[in-house]
Amino acid sequence: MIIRLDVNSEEALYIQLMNQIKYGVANGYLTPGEKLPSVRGLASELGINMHTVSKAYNLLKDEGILVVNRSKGVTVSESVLIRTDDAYLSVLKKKLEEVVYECEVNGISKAEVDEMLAEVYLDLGGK
Amino acid sequence: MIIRLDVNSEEALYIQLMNQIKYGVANGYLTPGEKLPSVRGLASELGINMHTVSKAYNLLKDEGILVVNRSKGVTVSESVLIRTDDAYLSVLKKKLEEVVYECEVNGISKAEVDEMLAEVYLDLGGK
Amino acid sequence: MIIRLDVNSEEALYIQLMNQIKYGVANGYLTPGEKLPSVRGLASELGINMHTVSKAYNLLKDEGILVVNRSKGVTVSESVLIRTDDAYLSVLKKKLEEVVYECEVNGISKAEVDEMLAEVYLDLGGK
Amino acid sequence: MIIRLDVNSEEALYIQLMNQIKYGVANGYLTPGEKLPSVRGLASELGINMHTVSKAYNLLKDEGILVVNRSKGVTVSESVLIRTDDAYLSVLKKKLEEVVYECEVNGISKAEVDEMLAEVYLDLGGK
DNA sequence: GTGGTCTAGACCACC
DNA sequence: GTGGTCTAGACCACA
Repeated sequence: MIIRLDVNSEEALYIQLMNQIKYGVANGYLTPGEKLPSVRGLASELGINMHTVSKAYNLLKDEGILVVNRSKGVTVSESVLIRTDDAYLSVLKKKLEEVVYECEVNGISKAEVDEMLAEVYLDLGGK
Repeated sequence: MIIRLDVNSEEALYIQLMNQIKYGVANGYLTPGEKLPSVRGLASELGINMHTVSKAYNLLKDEGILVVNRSKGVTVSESVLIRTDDAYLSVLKKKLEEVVYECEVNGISKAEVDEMLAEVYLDLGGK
Repeated sequence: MIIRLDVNSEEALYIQLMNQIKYGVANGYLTPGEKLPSVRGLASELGINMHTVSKAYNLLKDEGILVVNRSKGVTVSESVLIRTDDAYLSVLKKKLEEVVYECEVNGISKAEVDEMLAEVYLDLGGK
Repeated sequence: MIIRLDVNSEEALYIQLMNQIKYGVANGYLTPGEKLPSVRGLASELGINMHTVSKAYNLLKDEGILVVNRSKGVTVSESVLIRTDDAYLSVLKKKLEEVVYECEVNGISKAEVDEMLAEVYLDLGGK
């Protein structure tokens, strides 16, 4: 899986990295159980610091997406556990709300949001 | 127009302030040419620092939404056209993408996202 | 509130720090809303690195015990939210189980555990 | 005696192994003088590295629980007396303290902790 | 070789 | 002055 970071982005490197990995998991580029590069390996490959990679890996571990083992390395969680309980759904809804709110503030209509959403799913590969 | 800031929000105060003003302009609560409170006046009204208000006003001036005039104070631009350029749209799309990734990772289907989105707009209707 | 770290302990410094702060909150040495020393201030006071303090503060933020604000500093959460839902209770029970298991493994009887527990509450100040 | 290791546990494998053996000795599943499997045999049986078993055996030897003899292999010490010294008791007490702190922070009373503890021992009775 | 922890020191955004 | 992020480089425990 190819990972590209934009050092000029306003987004923190570890956030970008987290998103890329999430994207990979969502699209099947990374499969449950698959081993990821070592913290130091990926860091040197991306030309960034070990701690930055470590931070991203650990946050994804907290989110239940990765499994981190001190001596065996980092893998995609076998059970990228499907969290569809109501509490979690409401968290996601809140995130959606934030985006919608920002669209409203800028005069972007629901139709345009729908269109963007459709594009996102299209980019995602139609699945 | 009523402005509400959340000091505990992760969002910087000046960003919140900018959004509230943009929202007011986009929805007609603030009309072109309308005079806004002075930097000091608004700051004291909101209980925040003068610099924070000033920063928001100036950034909105840069965006062409406000006009700052030494003697006349701050007014809404006569020629506001809150419309987001493509660059900004892509920022929003990226935010949408993040939410979608998270849904995918957790096995939440596009249909469910559509439903959530509809609900968000429904809730918004009650404002 | 006095904080003492043991650099020779096997326990990581940031864990020790977290526990001391938790202890402070549990015993009223730190009250809801109270401001804590700045990341750098506490670090220099304790003679440790800024990042170590930052890590402890942030983990406590994740646990809902502290509130971290980029420009206003760190405070004890106003609502050190009482989490007594069943899901959370079962987490605590699991932690208790681990301790009990270790006692069993070493031939320490329930009576002795009860005694230790009583002592802990006694040390805590009887409240 | 059946030994079960959890490779995904945060606890190091050799620690888990030590605890299982101690548990066996403390509860009579392993009797003084009884011969244990060879390092290589147990390692292959458990599917773990030989070094890991060796480390556990040697640490238990240091604790006086096992006897390692070049020609006779590894046996349970004839004079085992699994009894924890005060230093170790204070380690356990510290662990108990941590759980208690967390309960306090979350408004869980001593009575509730006592109740949980009783439940833990009840669950344990079913082993 | 794997991740975890800690230090030292830099630059940034926000107020 | 506040915390956040990133880098560079060191030592440790575990397998």
